[in-house]
Amino acid sequence: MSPRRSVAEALGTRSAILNRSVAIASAEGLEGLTIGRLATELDMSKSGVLGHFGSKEALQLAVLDRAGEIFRAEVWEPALPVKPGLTRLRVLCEAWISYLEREVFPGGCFFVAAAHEFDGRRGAVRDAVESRFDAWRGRLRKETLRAVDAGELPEWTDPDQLVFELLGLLMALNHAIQLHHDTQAAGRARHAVQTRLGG
Amino acid sequence: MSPRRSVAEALGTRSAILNRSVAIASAEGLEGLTIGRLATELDMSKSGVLGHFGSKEALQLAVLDRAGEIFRAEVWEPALPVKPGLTRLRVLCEAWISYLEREVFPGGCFFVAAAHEFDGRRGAVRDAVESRFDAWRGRLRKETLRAVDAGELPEWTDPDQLVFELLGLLMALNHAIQLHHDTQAAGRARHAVQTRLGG
DNA sequence: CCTACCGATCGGTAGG
DNA sequence: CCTACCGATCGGTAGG
Repeated sequence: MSPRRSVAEALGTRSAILNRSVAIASAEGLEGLTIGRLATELDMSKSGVLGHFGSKEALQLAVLDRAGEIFRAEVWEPALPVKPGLTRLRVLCEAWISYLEREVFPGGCFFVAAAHEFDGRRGAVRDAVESRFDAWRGRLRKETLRAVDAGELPEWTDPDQLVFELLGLLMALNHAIQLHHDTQAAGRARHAVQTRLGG
Repeated sequence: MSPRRSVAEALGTRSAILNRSVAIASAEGLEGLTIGRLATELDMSKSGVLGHFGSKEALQLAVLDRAGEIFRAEVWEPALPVKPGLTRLRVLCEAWISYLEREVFPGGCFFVAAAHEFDGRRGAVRDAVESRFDAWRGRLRKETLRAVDAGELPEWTDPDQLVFELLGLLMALNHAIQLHHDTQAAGRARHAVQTRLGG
């Protein structure tokens, strides 16, 4: 009868809001995600939604966190049990290709989309997006260095150059799938990764 | 005294609206481009702005056309006097790198941004963006085929594969400049293009 | 977690 | 090209 919910219920509600938010923001962007639409789809009032976060910006940051958890589980964690260096680098690339191919987020890579939406702005959301890319780039770079140290890649390999090119392939794949619905692009991305990393 | 303008004046006004629109949409996106903001910045009424186009969608399509003219002048036309085949392909890539480096559009490549903004939607704007990418890809592909026919690239070259990889490099560069303000990325893009196309 | 509200802004129209 | 307006929606707040 009471509108007040227990802590557990409140956490469940918050989680439900974030799940729905990720789905909406993936398709419409983090700005197209509106409190009113969330409230309607969740059969809540706007203030009920907003109460869990305080502001739209705080909601957007929480959505980025949730999307990050999904990305981590889909792309990063499968590579953790794998031997560091070239093997792990290959698994990371394949996991990202698969993640794009399966459209884990219906709008394509959540962070590539967020980067394009916020790169021309300032604020906490933009900073959060940038730091996530820095972290991801750093991980690819670290595995590249390990691979060079282990003699799995030529010693003249420039890690930043290689990572730049790998990121380009992943962005081209994301673009080909989302804009052109190109089903051959994943094969091209795999082929290009193989040219650079062998396998 | 009259609010009615001559045909020449009306065309000038329309052109002024489009110039301002390109600047706004490059930074804020084609959806963030609003009639009200345009009217304020141009010291016009909203209906005065809208009268030139009829609807926001028609305005967005006209803005894409104007942006296309700029892209054409910056990237395509410099390559026209150049010998077809590998040489022209190199000039096209260099022109695009330079266009991104000089930030001809302050928000990065206008069409990459539009693709990300509209790839999850339907309608005339999305279709216009996709067909522009098809045209651009077709041009790169044609020059690649010419280069292969002329023996300037190995006969086993897969044109679609090469174009996919070149587009990836350009997207990685766009991303590095816009999100990370990375001043070394243009050099990496040039190096990667050179690895593929020689020079 | 709700209702009820705020000022601002959206795309667009009527009528001139 | 204008003024004056329309209904819808935005993020957010007061008060409970």
